[in-house]
Amino acid sequence: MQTEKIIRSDKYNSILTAAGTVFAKFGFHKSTIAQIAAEAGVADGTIYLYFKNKEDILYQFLNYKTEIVFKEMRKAVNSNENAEIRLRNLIRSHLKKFQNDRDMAVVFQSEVRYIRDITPQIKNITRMYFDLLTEIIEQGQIEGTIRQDLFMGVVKRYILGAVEGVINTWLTAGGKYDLTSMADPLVDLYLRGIEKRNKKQEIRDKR
Amino acid sequence: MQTEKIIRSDKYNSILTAAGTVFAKFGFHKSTIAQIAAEAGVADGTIYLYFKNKEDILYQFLNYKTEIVFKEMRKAVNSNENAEIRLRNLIRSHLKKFQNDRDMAVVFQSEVRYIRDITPQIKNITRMYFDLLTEIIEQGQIEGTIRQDLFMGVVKRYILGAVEGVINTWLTAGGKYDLTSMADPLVDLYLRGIEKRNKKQEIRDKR
DNA sequence: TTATTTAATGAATAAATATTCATTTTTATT
DNA sequence: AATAAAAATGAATATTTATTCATTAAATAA
Repeated sequence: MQTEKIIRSDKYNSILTAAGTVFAKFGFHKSTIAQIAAEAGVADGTIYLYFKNKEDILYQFLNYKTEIVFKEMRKAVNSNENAEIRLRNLIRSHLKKFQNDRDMAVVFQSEVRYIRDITPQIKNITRMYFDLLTEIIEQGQIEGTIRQDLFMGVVKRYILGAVEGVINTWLTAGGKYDLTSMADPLVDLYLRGIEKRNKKQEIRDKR
Repeated sequence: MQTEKIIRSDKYNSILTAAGTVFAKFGFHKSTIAQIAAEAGVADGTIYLYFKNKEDILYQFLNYKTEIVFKEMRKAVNSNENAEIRLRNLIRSHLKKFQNDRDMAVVFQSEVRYIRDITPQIKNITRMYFDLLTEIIEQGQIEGTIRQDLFMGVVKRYILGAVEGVINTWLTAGGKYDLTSMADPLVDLYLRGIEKRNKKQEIRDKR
């Protein structure tokens, strides 16, 4: 529609940011173009110079944010560390990114699930995440630190579902506490579960 | 608005059921009163004899289903069994209920997160679930089968988040496989995590 | 400076659909 | 069977808001 140059203009970005704020506050369907325009400090019509329609704004917002988040996660995971450390890095960077961009967090948690005509790009959010997890878990299995008898499909959902759950609670609570600090207790649960282990095992764990 | 008798009439129920089907198919916002009326086999205006407005339909739908699901879950949890068995029963009944009512499952997963003006009743869904979990986990800690060093807030989100994740994947996959069969692998993850344990521990587990 | 192109504006339009209500149909009562 | 009350209908209305586009302003080139 527009050239690269225009797409990256100031106005484009301020509309996207404004949209994030408005969507987070009222939800996509109750947000109006007029609100977004006001928040961005432009006229209603201006929005249509940069976006095809209202849905396109949401779509581009999600795309833009997804890219940023995944670049960060990839970086967190790409290292020569063992599986456990890489998993910790992944979860920590996930929580950190969401903590630092609450509008994004709200929009992700409340709109992504809702989108019906899931565009391939958006659908990939989950797939990319699962790929990272597959990589880490298989590494752990080779290293001998992760169980072999796992239903991979369930495990991946178990991990992502739980992070999302923790983010959700944080949002519901108004983002008052430090979300990042939940990373280690959470990974601890992924690894060890909630079951109490015998003495010998516990001693080994301390090392 | 209406009396007890009318509320439980056939038409009330068929509108609710129809609404569930339509909401599941198109999502709340893209569903129209006309569609719901057609699905229920009544005139548009009739709907307003039973419901205040469109939102009220969704609200009453969720309320009605919540009540059913929780009654079932309570039943599943109320027993003199140990914590592990009660947890298994809870998760199994959760998955079973969602598997047997896909419209409800879709509406829950995609609309509940979305509702902004969360009515107290709806907000209670999570709270009630958390209460069940608290009960079970504390029992396990007393029995000595569940770790003492747990962040209860994180644990509860971890458990609920993961079940929701599993349900989600099942929905996305079109509900093809048996959801209930995921219960035990999932509880197994809650309890033991994904970490490989030493020989002695594994032998003990087999018993 | 003047002319030309590009960007921005915001009032007017168009479309969608939730809701109302005068009328009709059904059910219950005498 | 006649009358009254309750329930249901669906066409008309009212409202909301996304989108358009004729007009104006700003930026760039001649």
